[in-house]
Amino acid sequence: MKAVLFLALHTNDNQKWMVKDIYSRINVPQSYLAKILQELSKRDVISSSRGPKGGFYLSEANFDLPLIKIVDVIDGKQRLRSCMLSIKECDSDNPCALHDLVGNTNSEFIKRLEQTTILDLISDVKEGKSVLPL
Amino acid sequence: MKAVLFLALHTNDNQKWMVKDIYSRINVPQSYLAKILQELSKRDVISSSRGPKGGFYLSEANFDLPLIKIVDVIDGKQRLRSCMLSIKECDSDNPCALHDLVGNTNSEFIKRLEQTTILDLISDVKEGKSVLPL
DNA sequence: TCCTAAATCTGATTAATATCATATTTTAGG
DNA sequence: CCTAAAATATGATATTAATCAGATTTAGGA
Ligand code: FES
Ligand code: FES
Repeated sequence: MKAVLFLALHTNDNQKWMVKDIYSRINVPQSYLAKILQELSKRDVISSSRGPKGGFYLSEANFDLPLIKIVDVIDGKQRLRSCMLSIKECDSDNPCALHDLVGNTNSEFIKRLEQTTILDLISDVKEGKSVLPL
Repeated sequence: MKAVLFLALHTNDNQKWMVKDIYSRINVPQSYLAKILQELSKRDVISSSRGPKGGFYLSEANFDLPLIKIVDVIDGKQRLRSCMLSIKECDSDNPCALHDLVGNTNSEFIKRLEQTTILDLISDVKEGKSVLPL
């Protein structure tokens, strides 16, 4: 998340970002960040180009991706969608004891991740509605 | 959570529960469950007595504990309360880019964990509002 | 064309968490 | 007071996730 938001905040037409120039600014170990960015790139969440002048960046299309995409790629679809008590699939028609407390909040949360794009978050930052000291 | 809810559902005045009679019913490895129940007991979330006829159970007081107590004991207070971007402490006056999306949902969630007791959940189950096939 | 700078790929290492094993303490009941 | 049944304590192992290291591929520029 931090890495993607960093790219979103600092990508522009003539600048791409190398792992070694990002990692310390977002406080994530270099090798770990590399592996994560490569995965995000392979799964088309972010963009990259190799060779000199290369690096990671966000394309127009990337900006419009919903945040849920990042979560799904990194943590897998199960992570947010399974029953909190792991006694079954999360099912609001047949809610477990924690569902109304957690599951509903969770579904609401997922919905928001689906509706909010990277661009939305960055807009908020640029309008001063939120901060992102990266 | 499952273990505590199991105890809540099945504790009565003349019955305590041993690890070996619980673990398979909630699908948690025996030794792992033992360590967790011991920790919960030491931290006064659940009750126990040793020796023959002993086992784990919930006291009246235990029933009235808010769910947040379980989370705090098992996962630590930080787990739910730190900024999602881990760039600072979570602070709604100076929200990070994800705070409104996640942090607010999260605070709401914490509040509910603080307000809901084990007894509340069990009441729901007994009234048929939710299920708990344990 | 060749050199170099970048991501990519692959596997190894380390750290954290979950799980196991066993010895110790406590307590009910004979 | 003995014995057996239970939790408790402690340390070891196994599994998973995070981090590291190095060889390989790609692309820009001289
Ligand atoms: S049914 Fe358990 S969280 Fe939804
Ligand atoms: S400030 Fe980041 S989640 Fe609240």
